Amino acid sequence: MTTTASDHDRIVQAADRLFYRRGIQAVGMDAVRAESGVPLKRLYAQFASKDALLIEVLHHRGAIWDSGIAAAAASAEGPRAKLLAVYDFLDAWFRTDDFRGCGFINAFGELGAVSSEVAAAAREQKLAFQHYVGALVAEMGASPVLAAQLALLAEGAQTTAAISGLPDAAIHARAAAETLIDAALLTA
Amino acid sequence: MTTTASDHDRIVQAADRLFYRRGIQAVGMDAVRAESGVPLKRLYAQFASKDALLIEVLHHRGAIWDSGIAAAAASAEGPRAKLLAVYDFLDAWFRTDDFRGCGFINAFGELGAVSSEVAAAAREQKLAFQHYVGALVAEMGASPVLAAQLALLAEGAQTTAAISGLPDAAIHARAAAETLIDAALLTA
DNA sequence: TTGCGCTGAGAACGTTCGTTCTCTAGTGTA
DNA sequence: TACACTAGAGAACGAACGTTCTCAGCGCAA
Repeated sequence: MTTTASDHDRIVQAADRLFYRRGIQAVGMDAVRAESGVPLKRLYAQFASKDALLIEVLHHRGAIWDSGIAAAAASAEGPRAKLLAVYDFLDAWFRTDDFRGCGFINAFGELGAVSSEVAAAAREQKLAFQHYVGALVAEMGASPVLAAQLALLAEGAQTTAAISGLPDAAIHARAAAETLIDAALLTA
Repeated sequence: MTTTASDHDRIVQAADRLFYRRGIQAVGMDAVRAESGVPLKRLYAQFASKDALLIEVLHHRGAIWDSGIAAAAASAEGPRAKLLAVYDFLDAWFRTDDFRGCGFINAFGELGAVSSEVAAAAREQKLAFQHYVGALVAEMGASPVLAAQLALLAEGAQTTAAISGLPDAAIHARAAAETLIDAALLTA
């Protein structure tokens, strides 16, 4: 049985695709209407403004990211493997055709200075990721400093893959992560 | 024609300040006029368009970055110390009041999808940095993979310091860099 | 002084875009 | 058939902005 997607969901998904592909300010509400197939009147019945839609899109994108990370971790045994699975997840993502960097980093660069809500959404997403890494590092009995370092590698890989066009960034990040983990466990 | 050269510089510097602080599309040409003190007519005599000004601004910003890195390296002895000086440079930068992340990452996030020139300027800057790190790593006799890893740490520190608001990212990156360098030199 | 060219301040123009409004075609009902 | 109602397509509106144009004022040569 096929449940037709709600206006709300179709709008969010269409806006997410467009914002990610072209940037936020480059996408007009009319393009969102065309991509979602939802007329402007119903669109504005769901979202008070483009800004409100954007915040919802960012939360949606955060949920997608979280579930992707969780799925990657599910096929790994133990905290060390789950940590390394993050970089495998990044590697697969970087090699997708429409990869254009981290949507939160991009949104922050575009609107972080002008919209405190956008800045907050990006910050929350990044802090949640750092917390996730921190929990696995703690489970390994290593220092929280290692967690910060592993998160740096993941963030750096995302910008490098996007801007420099080097998808191998994930592989390099993974190798560096292994080195750092091993070093941290030795001194623990 | 010293007056026109002065116009040129004042415009670029004013635009750089504004673009970095508020984002590019959030800054109108009238704001550039007000900040630079150069009337619109002379402004458009120097730059054919806002896009042309932006590209010049990005090159200017790249030169500033390069000279900052060079100055940090100048007070260090040997490739290892010069590499670590990068993170000290980042640390000082992150703690400045008006720090808002890497201008190239921000510009790429805002306009990279829509302007191939912006994307190219950001890519060139990032590749130049990777080349700089690669030269020092080669001087140490270590693998190019280490260079990629050290660059990832620097990129990750910039986004983390900006978005998460954690200036300690530079310190963590530096410590991770030391670990990675030592490990690479051991196996070399 | 008078006329001429240049300059700057800002008005004007054309476009884009977020948001709202209008009008028409269609539906269901008695 | 007549009527009320709804919803969608797109026009309309107002604001912002990149870019160009106007015009008053000034310096200056003769």
